[in-house]
Amino acid sequence: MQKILSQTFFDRDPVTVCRELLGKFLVIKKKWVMQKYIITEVEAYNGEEDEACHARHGLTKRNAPMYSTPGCRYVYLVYGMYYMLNIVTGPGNHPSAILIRWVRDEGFGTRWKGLNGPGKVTKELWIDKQFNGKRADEKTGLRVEESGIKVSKIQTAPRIGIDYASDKRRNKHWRFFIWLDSYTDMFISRKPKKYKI
DNA sequence: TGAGTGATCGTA
DNA sequence: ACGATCACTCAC
Repeated sequence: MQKILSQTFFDRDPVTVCRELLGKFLVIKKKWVMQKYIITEVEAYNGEEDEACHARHGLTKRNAPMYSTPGCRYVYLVYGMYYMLNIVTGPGNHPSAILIRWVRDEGFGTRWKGLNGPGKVTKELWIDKQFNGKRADEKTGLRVEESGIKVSKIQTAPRIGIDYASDKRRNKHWRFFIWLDSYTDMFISRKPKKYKI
């Protein structure tokens, strides 16, 4: 059974959507195969009033997707090298998005693959600017699906890489993540050794 | 801990 | 038109 999450799902504030996005499938077509990944870490960027958000100076060419339809992709290049994958949220045209910071490879046994990082996600998924502003569709195959995975222990922490924002915004726990136990395949609160907070 | 990398944005 | 900056990663 596959249920693709609709625009309605994303048409809410990003903090709410973050919590529900954990444990869902991120699905993308690689070559001729549909690859599934479990979303394990995300961050919320919430409106012009959020000094950490790209929308903090209003509408620009780069952040335009954030002002468009919830559910579409916001992909940009950072440090000249790494693409960041975001999913636009709401409510309505309120400029907000969720950064996909880490995923787990569903078809890769029970082993963790290296360290975390959003630049590695886009490299693994072959995401680049061609996805920017696009909605989930059959052509690219990039979409989010219901997984049936029950997530009970969601961890939170301050967002990463936003030192330019004020203390008030920096300290907000708008990073959400889950860990998966290597042996039981259950989402747990204990952190693997390699995981850096 | 610091170099690499280039598009983007604010300022002018 | 220019220069600083950047939602990062990897090697040292």
